[in-house]
Amino acid sequence: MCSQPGIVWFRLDLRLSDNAALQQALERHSSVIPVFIWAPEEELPWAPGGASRWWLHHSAAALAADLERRGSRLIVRRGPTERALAGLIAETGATAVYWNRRYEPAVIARDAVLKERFPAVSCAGNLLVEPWNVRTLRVFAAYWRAIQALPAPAPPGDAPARIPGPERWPDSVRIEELGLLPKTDWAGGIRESWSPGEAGARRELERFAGAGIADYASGRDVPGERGTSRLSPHLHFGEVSARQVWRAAADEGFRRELAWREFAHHLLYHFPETPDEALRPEFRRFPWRMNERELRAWTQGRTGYPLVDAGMRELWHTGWMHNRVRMVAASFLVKHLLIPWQEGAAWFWDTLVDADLANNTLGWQWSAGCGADAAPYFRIFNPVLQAQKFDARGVYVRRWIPELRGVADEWVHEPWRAPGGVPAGYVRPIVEHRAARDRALKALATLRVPRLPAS
DNA sequence: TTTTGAGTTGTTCGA
DNA sequence: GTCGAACAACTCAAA
Repeated sequence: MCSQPGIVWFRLDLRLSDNAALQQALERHSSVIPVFIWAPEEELPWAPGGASRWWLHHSAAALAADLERRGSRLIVRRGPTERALAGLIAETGATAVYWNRRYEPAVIARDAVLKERFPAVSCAGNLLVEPWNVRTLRVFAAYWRAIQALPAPAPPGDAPARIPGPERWPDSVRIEELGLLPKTDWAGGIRESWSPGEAGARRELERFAGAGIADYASGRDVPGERGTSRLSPHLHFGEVSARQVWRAAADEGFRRELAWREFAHHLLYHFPETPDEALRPEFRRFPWRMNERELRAWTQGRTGYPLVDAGMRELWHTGWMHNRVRMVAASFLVKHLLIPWQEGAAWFWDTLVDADLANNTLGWQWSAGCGADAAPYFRIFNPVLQAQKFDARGVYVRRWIPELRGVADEWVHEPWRAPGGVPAGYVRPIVEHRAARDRALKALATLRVPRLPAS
């Protein structure tokens, strides 16, 4: 046991329970200094977006309060991280820095430098499986088989009852001073929808593991109902650990979804260029068709396709979109509009409270068909068919598009065919499905490598 | 080492 | 209305 303090640097692990870095520091040091450092410039080009910053503000505040209940504090500093940590070490005599690993390329590079500079202990706290413990795979089914052959995740650890601090605490800036909250308050809808912090995460997990999970298989695809776990932002910020979720939600289908999160991190680690570039090289010459006006129609939920527009409005209002709708909205942008998937990824990055580089990259590349788990080229979602299948009564689209509330079920997903026409305030489709589908198939056909005739 | 076949959150067409 | 086939190409597992 070291009598000098250890620093626990909180990043995307804003919890006290099942926190490997915190546990290790407590085992080795008689006192611990919890630290949060705001250094977005070190994560470029993927610094936290607007919705993420809102969440981070509240989650850090919740963590600070949780620490204070255990006799500790959260010391908040601005970056650069190297300077912040060097200062804290000089001020406190700390002999080591503990953190839980992250897997984004810019963060890996930054952390590698810090590891050279300071006595550092990096822990496995955010994933069930470290990416290098499975050989590089590009197909989910193979990955899923591979990780199922591994030992089951260890049981999660409890939160420490007390966290001893140093005799004299170093200075801290107030979280408010970091400027994470928007200047004009656009976050009202997000505030009503979410409770950032470890306690909020636990409530959501208990709700889901208690009652929700029984209907997961049938309910997860119905955007009008609360059939999904809604754990994504809590998992992203590490307010709940993957092991805790795995343990509490013992449903094969749901665990498969957790495995998708693992797979996304596996891919990001092994193919670090994929946030910006297609994994499949042939897609780098795909005939994209950038169009600012249509991109804006998509972001504003004014494409004329109710399911797409409802999803985009749900995203803008609550910082989140149902998974089924994400697939349809993403497919619409890249296949119907032929707008580069990176544009969609950037919009999601800024607006999602669960914006996660690994998941966002996998999702967009999967939708565009240029990534892992080769989406067949012919998988072009029909936004009307998807809506009729998964929102048969129009509950979801009417919730987010009030203009459609007077339209009968029969036409609610294709209001341009309604007897009265498109209702006032709503828009006609910006592209016609059949024509857009044919155009996308033609564009995809340009990627085909002509077979050389056998000679 | 080479070959074969399954898999891949969908849509459309025609019987 | 319902159902099966067809729609490439590629990765990966198993033979």
